[in-house]
Amino acid sequence: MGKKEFEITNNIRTLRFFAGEMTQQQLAEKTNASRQTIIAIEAGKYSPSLDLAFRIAHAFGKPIGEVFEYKKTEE
Amino acid sequence: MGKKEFEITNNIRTLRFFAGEMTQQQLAEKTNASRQTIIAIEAGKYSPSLDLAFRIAHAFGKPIGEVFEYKKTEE
DNA sequence: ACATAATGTTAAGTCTATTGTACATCGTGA
DNA sequence: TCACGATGTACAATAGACTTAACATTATGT
Repeated sequence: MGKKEFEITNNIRTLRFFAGEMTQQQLAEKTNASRQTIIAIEAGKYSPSLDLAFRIAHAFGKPIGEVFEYKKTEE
Repeated sequence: MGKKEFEITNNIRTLRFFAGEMTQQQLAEKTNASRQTIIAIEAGKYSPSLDLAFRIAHAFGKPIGEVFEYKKTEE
């Protein structure tokens, strides 16, 4: 039971930076999620529901595909 | 308490049609999900995980934003 | 009429995302 | 030094996604 062929990555950290150092706390409020959830997702501990993924993308004014990416695992 | 301001819609039915009448069963197999899950999502009973959403988009060869849309609820 | 394929429904159980709470660390400024 | 804001971790509890299994409906082909 091996590795998965695809993995989901995100650019939340970068996007927070370019959004004027938006805080995890602020992102949590904007997306109506808890701070712990934002931390876990940003760190890649698990991937969000589609609903939350859209709310996060919306908070940054970006299409969802620019915040989360689905690609073949390498290495 | 009240209606949600945004809702998630999907174009799965249309995409199955344009994919040569792809069956729900076939889509389930391609995405490694159960048939019931595909039915429920296509019918909008609940929204999928981001992971499954990506797998569905991948099955159609479309970007995720073309399969699922996030928009203001009207009416 | 009979069989079959596709779709839909329901129920019980499992797994994972999400939450609230609490505490710990680190860097900055007074 | 002390206080504070931002980040991170751990844990128990809840909610929702997902599964398997069983059965019902509809349309199509023979």
